[in-house]
Order: sequence, then C-alpha cells, then structure tokens
Amino acid sequence: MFEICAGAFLTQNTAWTNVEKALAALHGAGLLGPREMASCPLPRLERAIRSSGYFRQKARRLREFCRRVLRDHPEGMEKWFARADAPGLRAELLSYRGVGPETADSMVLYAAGKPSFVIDAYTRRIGGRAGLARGLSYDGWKALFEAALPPDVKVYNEYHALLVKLGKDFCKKGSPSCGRCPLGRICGKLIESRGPGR
DNA sequence: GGCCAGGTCAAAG
DNA sequence: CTTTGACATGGC
Repeated sequence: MFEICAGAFLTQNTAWTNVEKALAALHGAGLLGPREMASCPLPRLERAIRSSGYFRQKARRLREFCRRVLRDHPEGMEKWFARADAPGLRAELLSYRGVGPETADSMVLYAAGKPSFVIDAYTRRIGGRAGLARGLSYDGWKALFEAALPPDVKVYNEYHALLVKLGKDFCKKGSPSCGRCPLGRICGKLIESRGPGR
C-alpha cells in the first residue's frame, strides 16, 4: 500500500530497475512507512532513494506527502483509500506536490484498487503509432480509454500492463516503426486508412 | 559517450 | 494557454 505509493513517486521518468534499488534501500533503512518517512532527516532519505534519480526533489516531495497524509488522514492510508471513491481520491492526490495525473492514477488503481485508467508514455506512443489519436492531453487519452473499457479494476490493470509490455518490447521511442510488434500490421493498416496525421 | 527511462512543476513566451 | 528548462541516476 504505502510501498506502492512510494514506488509511484520514484518511478517518475525513471527506469523501474532503479526504483527497485531505491525501494530496497528504503526497506533496509526502515523507512517504508508514512511515519518513518515523515520524520526522517532529508539527507538520510535522499541517500536511500538516490538510485531513482531526481533524488533531492523526490525526497522532499515524498516526505511532504507523508506529513500531509498523517495530518489530514490520521485514520491511516488504508482506511482513507478504502473509503474514498476513485475520482475523489484522484482529485485529492493531485493536490499534493509531486503528484501529477499519472502518479495519482497509479496510486488509485494499484494502491487503492479503484478503477482509474493510467496513461503513460507507452500508452501514448502506442496509441499514436496505431493512429488512434495524437496530441491529446492526459485527460483526453484517459477519457478515450475509459470510454472504451468497462470501469473494472482488473481490466484497467491488465490492459495497462499489456500496453507497457508492448511498449517495452517493441515500441521504443527512437524507432520510427513498431519493429517486430505483433500489432505492427494492424497499426500499419490503421495509419494508412487514416492518412498522415491522426 | 549519447540517449533513454511507466513525470512534475514553475517560469517564461 | 502552450512551450521550455530543471531535476539526476543507471543501463545499454
């Protein structure tokens, strides 16, 4: 629960392997809890999460997140997350420094277990390459997927996981094509049928 | 050595 | 309202 939230922060624009090291270090330092992290001296927290990059910024924001959660939700994160509805929780999370739309959605979906579709770089890239859409805002992409899928945690979870896997395996940023992607043929036809742009 | 990785925020234009 | 720069490490 808390570890998932911490991971959501740490993975911002960062390879997951670097995040795993940071999480392990946090665990080793006994910092994987809101209380522990809230009262941790900044340099110590920074040292623990160094491998995840942007460590000064993330340390400050993580600690501030913990402090505000403790202040605003003394019942504890478990109860807070259990009680909240997805849109409300998302909105509140967005009001924290360092929590943008993707981080908020990750927390809602993976930590709270409520349906809120997560949009990431892979989702946009694949969507763009497939001719699905281009230049949409985060909320635009999100609305697109949520309108097309049943609002089910498991569906959102698995769908996103598949997009991430496709993205990692085939749809790299640099390459103009979809490489050996099994959807390559489908994407190609979609792009042809829609013409250049869109 | 350069580019990239499951972003976010604040300051400019 | 859209664009741009800063933030920072580790892997290939």
